[in-house]
Amino acid sequence: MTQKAPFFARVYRLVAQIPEGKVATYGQLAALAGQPRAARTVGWAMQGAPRELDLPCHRVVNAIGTLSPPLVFGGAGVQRELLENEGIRFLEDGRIDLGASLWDGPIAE
DNA sequence: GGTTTGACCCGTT
DNA sequence: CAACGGGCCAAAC
Repeated sequence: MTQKAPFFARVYRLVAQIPEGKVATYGQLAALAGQPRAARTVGWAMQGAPRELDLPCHRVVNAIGTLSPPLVFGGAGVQRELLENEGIRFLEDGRIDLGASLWDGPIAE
């Protein structure tokens, strides 16, 4: 496939493949993109992710299932509502139940 | 081509 | 338990 595509493009494509009711971690996306240690770069990709791509960045969470700074999504609780609306389970801690909602990864390509 | 940064991750203090 | 620091990687300046 488009292995020539820059790291960003891969991350964007992966994020775009995240189905509803599932979430992916930065480290997971980084690993799928070919750089298991590039979780930070994934976050950076999100930072520059254009809305035109319809990227469900709200489905991308950190390794423990906590959400990113709400400011990024336009307000506190916004990201959580989006996720809950898609069927994501939240724990009492305010974290996502990764055990039940973690994305299986790209089925095939 | 070196420096800075970032929506991270992990261990230690 | 909270705070701090270092490490990691890729893109932007």
